Amino acid sequence: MSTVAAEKLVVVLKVVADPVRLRILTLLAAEQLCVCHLQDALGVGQTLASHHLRALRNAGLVETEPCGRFVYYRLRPGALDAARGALGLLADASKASLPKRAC
Amino acid sequence: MSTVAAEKLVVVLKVVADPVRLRILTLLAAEQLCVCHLQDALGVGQTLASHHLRALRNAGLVETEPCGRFVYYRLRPGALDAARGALGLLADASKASLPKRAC
DNA sequence: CGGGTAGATCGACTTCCGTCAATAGCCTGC
DNA sequence: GCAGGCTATTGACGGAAGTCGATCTACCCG
Repeated sequence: MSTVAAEKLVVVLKVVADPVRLRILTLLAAEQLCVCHLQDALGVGQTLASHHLRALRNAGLVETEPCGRFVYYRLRPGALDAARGALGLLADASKASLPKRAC
Repeated sequence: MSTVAAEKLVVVLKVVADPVRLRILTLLAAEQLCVCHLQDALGVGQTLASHHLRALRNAGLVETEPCGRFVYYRLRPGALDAARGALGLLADASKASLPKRAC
């Protein structure tokens, strides 16, 4: 894994590692929603929802589509593939029996 | 996904979302190592390596095996399965075409 | 008993999170 | 068309949490 790829992976993981943002992603996995839906479903204020959505946008995890006065959010296809692959490698390695390096 | 499971998932993701800790996990995916190896490979101080290893231990991602004066670390089997599964669901959903909820 | 390794604790520093206030864009009623 | 209301975004501030380094203790070995 190259260094730049690892840094990008850390950015993605850092953004996902938050209860509110993880919940947003879960909701967006079922249907496209606009901010008013999200702030209602999450029980948070409008500005807070917007802040979390901005973090998700900056990380490239979601994309937006303006629709009149509203803005719809949806998951960006393939944005989580690298993270899934990296965790998969580690998860598989955890089940193998590995040698110890001598001290 | 239950609430408690989501909280655990966030804890795991938060711990993984760090350059040093991710590097530790990557190294441990190849072979079991003790702290002296890690602090050498990572280029960090002994206390810092110990701090990050403690975070990994508290999250249940690694387990230890004392070996005389040294302590070997290895990945805990299955500890990342939940995280991989959750990211996999989101990654798959991102590639489907989803309906918009009306405002 | 000394030498070296791992872990714990304390404190300074930075970063992140959530709220408040202000702004910009769009739609509806008059 | 324009005023007014609603939606979404942005910037700034205070507080909480994480990060890192120095120091000290516990442990095992020769």
